[in-house]
Amino acid sequence: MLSKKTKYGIKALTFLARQKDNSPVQIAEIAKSENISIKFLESILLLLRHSGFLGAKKGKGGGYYLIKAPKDINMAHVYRILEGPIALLPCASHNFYEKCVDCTDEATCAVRKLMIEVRDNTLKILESNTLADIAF
Amino acid sequence: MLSKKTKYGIKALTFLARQKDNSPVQIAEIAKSENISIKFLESILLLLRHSGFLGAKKGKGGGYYLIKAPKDINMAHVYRILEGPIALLPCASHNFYEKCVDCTDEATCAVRKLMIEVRDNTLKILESNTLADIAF
DNA sequence: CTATTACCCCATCGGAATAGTAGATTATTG
DNA sequence: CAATAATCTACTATTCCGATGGGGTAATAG
Repeated sequence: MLSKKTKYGIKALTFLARQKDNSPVQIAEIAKSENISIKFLESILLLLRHSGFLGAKKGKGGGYYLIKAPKDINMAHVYRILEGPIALLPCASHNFYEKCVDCTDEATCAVRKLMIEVRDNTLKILESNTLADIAF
Repeated sequence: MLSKKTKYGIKALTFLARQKDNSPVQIAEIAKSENISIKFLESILLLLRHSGFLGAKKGKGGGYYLIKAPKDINMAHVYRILEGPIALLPCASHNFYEKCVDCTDEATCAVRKLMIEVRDNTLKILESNTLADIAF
């Protein structure tokens, strides 16, 4: 299941992508429109800024804005930042690989085999979608 | 991320599928071979029995055994029993549908749109795999 | 019948992660 | 400077997962 963090994060990105111009939007405005707790959203936007998706402007007339064009924002990238691994098992992950402690032989592990197949496919979907694809 | 419950459940099913004959296998034997806590595995096997995947025989020489042939055990079905919804969001689920409380309009929700696409694809993968496919 | 073996149910429990909260600080604009 | 809005630190409540332990019950061998 997707965490609310990821869900809210994508919603916020979508909201920003749907703005007419790219001028800063305040946290409170996004939070109100998407029904998200302001403080929780705050931490998510901060993460997205540190990850290079958003820019922020402090003070009057400040807020958050997209740094790149929606069509250049890859959803697999967003997903990895917000949610973490795309794979459902650490041993089936590319970017977050970790060996299972209970597993004696990865080569014959049926669960891993299945989850790699799922992962490859999910990744393909996420990579083929940009923020522009899902926002409009 | 896949819960250990699901992981262990699939591993146990695989172990049973790989048996030469279909005679009962003791919990302890499966647990030892797959490095799973006996008590935890016990509850999982019980669930799988109640869900119609396994049969159990009590007393000396007892244990668990597959009721259906591995090729007739659908992994999407197994997944739903052990893990729950295949979709990453309740609002994108067929069998476990639930409306998001924060969502004002499902039709324009970008997250939902993306997650439905992911779901459809994951489902296709899981449905096209049987226990026989992943065990051998 | 009786001992043995193994399934079955219930209650609990620590730890990690999630979701959200509070308050102080820093930077910008006018 | 004064108002505004992002930033940072720290904290808390809740939920869930994985696991454990005890005790009971049913089936089988001999």
